[in-house]
Amino acid sequence: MSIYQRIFTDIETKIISGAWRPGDRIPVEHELVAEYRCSRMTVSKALSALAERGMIVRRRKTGSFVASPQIDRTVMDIQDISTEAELAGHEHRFEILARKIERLGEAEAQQLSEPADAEVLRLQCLHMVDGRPNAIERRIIMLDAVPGAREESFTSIPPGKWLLEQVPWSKAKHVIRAVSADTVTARILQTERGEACLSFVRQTWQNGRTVTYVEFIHPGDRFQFAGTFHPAAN
Amino acid sequence: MSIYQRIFTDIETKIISGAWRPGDRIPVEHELVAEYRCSRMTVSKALSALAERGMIVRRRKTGSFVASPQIDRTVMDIQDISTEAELAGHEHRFEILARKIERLGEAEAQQLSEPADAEVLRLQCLHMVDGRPNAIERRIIMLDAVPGAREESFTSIPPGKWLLEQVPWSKAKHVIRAVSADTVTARILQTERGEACLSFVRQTWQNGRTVTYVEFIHPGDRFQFAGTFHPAAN
DNA sequence: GCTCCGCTTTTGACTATACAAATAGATATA
DNA sequence: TATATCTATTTGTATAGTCAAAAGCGGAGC
Repeated sequence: MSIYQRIFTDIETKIISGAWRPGDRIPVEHELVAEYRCSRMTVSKALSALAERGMIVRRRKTGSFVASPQIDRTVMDIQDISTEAELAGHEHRFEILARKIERLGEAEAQQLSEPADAEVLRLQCLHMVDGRPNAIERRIIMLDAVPGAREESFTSIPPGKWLLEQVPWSKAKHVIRAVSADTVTARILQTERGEACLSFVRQTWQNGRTVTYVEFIHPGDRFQFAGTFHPAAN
Repeated sequence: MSIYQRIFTDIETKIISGAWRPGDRIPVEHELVAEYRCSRMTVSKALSALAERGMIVRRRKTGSFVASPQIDRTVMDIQDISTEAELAGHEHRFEILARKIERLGEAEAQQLSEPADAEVLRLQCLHMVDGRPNAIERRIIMLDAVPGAREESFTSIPPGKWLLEQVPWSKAKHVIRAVSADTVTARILQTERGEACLSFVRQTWQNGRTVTYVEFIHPGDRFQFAGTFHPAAN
């Protein structure tokens, strides 16, 4: 493994593991030069590659800093607002419909590849945009991975945003599909039973452990994803 | 603009414009060194960046080559097969349901930001996976951008694949949403009217001109997108 | 207090060079 | 003929420096 790759993965690991959190300052180049006993070019190459991937931000004179996770953030933005009339001054509210702590069922445990007796926080939220229901959020938070969630009421901050602050730089898998609204979903979203809805599922890991599993169900007539999507292998 | 950026964008432009096509060999480093009157490190940096973005492939001794466009290709793969049981030996067929040459309507011209009198090839295809309908493809091909489409019957090669060979390295915009199947769609997809379907729209440009606009409609019970999605700004 | 100037730190770009690793193609050998 | 070896080419990594640009900071002058 090359020096430059070692520097790259060392820093990447520190960021993904949470040891270095967003906003933290990264050692300046000459410190890394001393630490790895290599030339400045080598350090620079590693840091530039990290910057290009959006994991760090570099500024002259002030140094390099861990960036805010932008993968989930862009997805988050898209979820919070209807992309069609993006940034056009929509107001977003949310309310918690249900909140309980329990253990994973057998079927879910299988689906998440987690032990069946794992303690989880189960949340159900309703997101409103301009006063109309825009999404149901059904979320499972693994309490052993995020113990702080046990005491959080999520009345002032949505669970997604809260998790983003607690668990920076996770890896995620997404699934998008179309589903018909069942009776309960239709009632909550104020739409018809059988209405086409967009289901957006995300499972998030940190250090190989599941952090959260969430499904957003959006009414088809009020939501779409837009942008340049790059489905990746893992 | 730095030398390394100039090299990068020069080559990127040649690839996106189609001047250099997939498989074409890129000048070796020492030729670019001579052309740009710079050091090998600078050339190397530009080529490495292009390689990291997947635009070129580099191999020792043989040189660097224009890569095959993998953005559309991954999306293509996902469209051809149901991702859930990915690579599990599904067979894919398609048939052309309609094919006609006409001029863009006023509404569509508006939507595509193209002149209303532009001549287009309008296609409708049905994609089958394991003998069951998996997608309707409704496509518009701009004939001034791709004149060769006028004589292509698309009986042996799907339009998406054919275009990929004709128009390498385009930029694309995607929209994903959920829709209800109308009567016609439901009949073609052999499903119920009102069934939730996943609509996947892609508009493709090359050199600022629209090349094609396509909508895939997948039955919700037989299709999903999976993977790690990175919605990008442009 | 405020503005401007210069100093210093940090990143950005670049050079010229060196050696290593991969490998296609030519050559020699069994 | 088949196989092993050599060689030349091309990329990959690294060094040790230079000069430049950005920007925070402190001090001089008003």
